[in-house]
Amino acid sequence: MQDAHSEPTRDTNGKTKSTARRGRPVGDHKAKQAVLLKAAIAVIAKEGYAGASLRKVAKQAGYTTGAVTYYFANKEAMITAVAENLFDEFHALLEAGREHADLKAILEQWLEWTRTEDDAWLVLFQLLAHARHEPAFANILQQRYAGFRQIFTSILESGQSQGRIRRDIPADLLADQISAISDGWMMMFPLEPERFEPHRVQTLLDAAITMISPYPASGD
Amino acid sequence: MQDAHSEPTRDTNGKTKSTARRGRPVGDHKAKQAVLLKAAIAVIAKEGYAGASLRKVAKQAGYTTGAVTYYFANKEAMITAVAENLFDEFHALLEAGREHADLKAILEQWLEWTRTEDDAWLVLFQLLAHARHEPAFANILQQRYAGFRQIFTSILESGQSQGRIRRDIPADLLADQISAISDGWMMMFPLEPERFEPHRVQTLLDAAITMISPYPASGD
Amino acid sequence: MQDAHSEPTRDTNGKTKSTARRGRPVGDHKAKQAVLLKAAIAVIAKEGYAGASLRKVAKQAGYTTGAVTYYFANKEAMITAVAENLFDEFHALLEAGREHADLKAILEQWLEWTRTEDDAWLVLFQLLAHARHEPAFANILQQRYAGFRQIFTSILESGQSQGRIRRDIPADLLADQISAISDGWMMMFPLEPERFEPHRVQTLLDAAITMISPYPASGD
Amino acid sequence: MQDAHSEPTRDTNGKTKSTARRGRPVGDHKAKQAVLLKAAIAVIAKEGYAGASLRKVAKQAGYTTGAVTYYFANKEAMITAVAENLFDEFHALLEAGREHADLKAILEQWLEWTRTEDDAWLVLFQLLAHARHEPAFANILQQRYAGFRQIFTSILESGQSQGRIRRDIPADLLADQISAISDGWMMMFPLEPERFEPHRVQTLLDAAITMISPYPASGD
DNA sequence: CATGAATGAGGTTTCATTCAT
DNA sequence: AATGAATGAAACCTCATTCAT
Repeated sequence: MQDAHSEPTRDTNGKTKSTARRGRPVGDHKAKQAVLLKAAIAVIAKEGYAGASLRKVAKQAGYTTGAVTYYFANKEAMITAVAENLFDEFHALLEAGREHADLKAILEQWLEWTRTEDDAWLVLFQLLAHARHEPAFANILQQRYAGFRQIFTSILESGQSQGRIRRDIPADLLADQISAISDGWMMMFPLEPERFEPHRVQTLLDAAITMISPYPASGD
Repeated sequence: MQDAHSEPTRDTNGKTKSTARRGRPVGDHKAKQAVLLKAAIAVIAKEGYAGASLRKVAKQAGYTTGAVTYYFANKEAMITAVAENLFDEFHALLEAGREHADLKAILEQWLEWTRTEDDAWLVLFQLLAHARHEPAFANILQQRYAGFRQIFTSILESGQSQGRIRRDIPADLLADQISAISDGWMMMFPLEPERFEPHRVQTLLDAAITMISPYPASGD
Repeated sequence: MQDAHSEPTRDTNGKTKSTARRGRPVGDHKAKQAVLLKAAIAVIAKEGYAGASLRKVAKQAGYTTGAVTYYFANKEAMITAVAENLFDEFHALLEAGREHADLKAILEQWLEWTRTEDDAWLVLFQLLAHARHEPAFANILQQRYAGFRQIFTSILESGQSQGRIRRDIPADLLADQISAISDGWMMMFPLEPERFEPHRVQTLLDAAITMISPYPASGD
Repeated sequence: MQDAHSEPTRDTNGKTKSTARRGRPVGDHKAKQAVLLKAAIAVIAKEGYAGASLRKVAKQAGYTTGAVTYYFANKEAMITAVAENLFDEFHALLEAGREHADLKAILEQWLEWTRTEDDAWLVLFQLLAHARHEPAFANILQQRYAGFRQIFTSILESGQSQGRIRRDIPADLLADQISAISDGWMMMFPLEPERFEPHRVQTLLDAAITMISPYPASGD
């Protein structure tokens, strides 16, 4: 996966300016943090949020107990970092798709992603379930989701202006519906994997697209 | 919800100062179990699954820790009982709605329910997130969900034959989409309550109905 | 196994005098107690002392929790009753053997007994290990053991006077050694059953007899 | 034995009033583990296996509950460590005695040991009683005991070749008998200490030696 | 007589966190 | 910069015991 720099908002000071390594190793911090992050994702995916302890994360990463609390002030800080990381990935996906303004392509890419990095959605869902009880985290989530829906909306709007998306429902409502459907699938996917084999997923996706498309001339 | 003393039969005299109530009590098993169930729901809603401990449930119900494990063999047994309970309520709702075969009415009733017993959905979502790690529980869930989708499907089928539901998408796929949308809303509701105020919910609902309805003659 | 009346020292009042059953069923008490005793033995044998709970005993007997504490004032009372019961059996064995004054026969019978009712020794050993921490119980044990050693001694004495037992060691010391050997075997038997298959036990027994027998004329 | 403060490195200043000692401490792992081991032995000796809780061990050592489970993964791990420790001591004793090939000396040393470190045998017996229900532990025990018997056998064999041990019974059987007698004494010692005062023990020991010695020329 | 609901202490274990090194 | 020993609270659960029915 992306290395430590997938997370752009951190570390604004100049410590890393000189690429020539002098004195004590620099930059390890971010790298190690990324390793721990990955371990955290793996642990949450396997054990669920409730079963994910800092100890297990440390072990999974091959680090010591102290290291985890050294790199993350808190358990919540770690969880938050995990969430930011995942959202960043998803955001990149969306942005890439926005250029083509093709919703179907985006959803397909998204499905592809969930298949490749299947841990991601598992974890995201776990975190979502606990956001309500970690206010700081809930905040992050709201903002991210708002951003996603906005992108969706803009894509749908351009789709409407091109006649590829039905116009009788406002774009923001459609974005909400699509977003909800995606979430709903994500929610069920880990529970009933057999209901989400590739072929059926394609069918579901087609049906969703049909639901937000204008009716063909013939109508029904 | 009710605070710790929602259970009224306790400690009516002053004797309990040093010797707590012992021996065979009056109430019947089912009733007390229901009290504990309700307490469990309240706790899970407030603290989330990960934060819901038997201790807290006991305290919430005004019982001792031992009492909880007396009525429920396990924590998992308790959780399972909670889930069954909630599913039963939802099932009743669905069955009642099936008679009218009116999807919109059903969804509205459901929204009404989530508003009245707001804990229910909160809890269900929490449980869903943990089902993956409690196989026995996951099983229950699958069966229940399958049942719900089947009812949805039959309602949609009759809607299709009456011309109130679009026919270009098979009923079972529509049922899946509706189910996913509901889940998606349920997922976001606790995180962004302001996005789900009554008026907006009505709008969302209308949009969803529109998406599964046949196009008006005029079309777009 | 013997029914409730294997235990002769209890209930000296006349409640049971009339064999004709009148009014409320009498004698059930003893019978049920015996059932519970048997269950207790089974549980201790299977789970060890530390793992033997009144609950498990109740379940094993098919009784309720309350029944156990109804028939036995205490857990310790139950344990004590179990011990008395086992000692009674062993005492009967010894007494039967005393008549023949044949130590070898006694030991063989004893081995036979341990093989038939293998739970007995397992349990006795478990109880022994805990006697030190239950003074009342330790007391019983001392008295019983003293009795056994006395019988052993008297048998050995008569053996000595008949020239079948060596005379260079006082009978009471020999009794102690034999007693210790038996205990030692009992101690190891559950741990290394393969070391105590019938044939080897016979060999061990013969060796023990040889050790307390006078030397043959030839000597070594 | 030593009371709770046998561990001297603790709390040398008054700071600990409200904030207990935290962070990386000085002592070395092995030493602290040994302290806890000793505490465990003391507790088991006093309270028996069934009554020995990790909490009590922690208190006895002056540590916290968490410390105990930090040094021993499990209760069983702790028990096992205790057993290994005791067996090691006993093994050292035996090995020391093997050089002289003098069984009587060994037994006397052993008796001396049981008198000095009286907890040792008490504990060993407690553990023995529970070995049957902890298979991993039973395994350790079997191997150790087998080793002990082998040493006994070799000593007895050399005794036989020197004419100090009777030859009409194979050495391995004699070893078994001696082993059983030791175990039998160990079993009764905590229950009837008055039967095992030094003088009588000496007498018992002499009798045992006589039983495995060749008959004097005169015979009886 | 006999039950079984309920207690509350105590068991083992896991955990996030701290901090001397 | 990193460690890992140690903490202490809290988790789940089991248990002997009591006593209204």
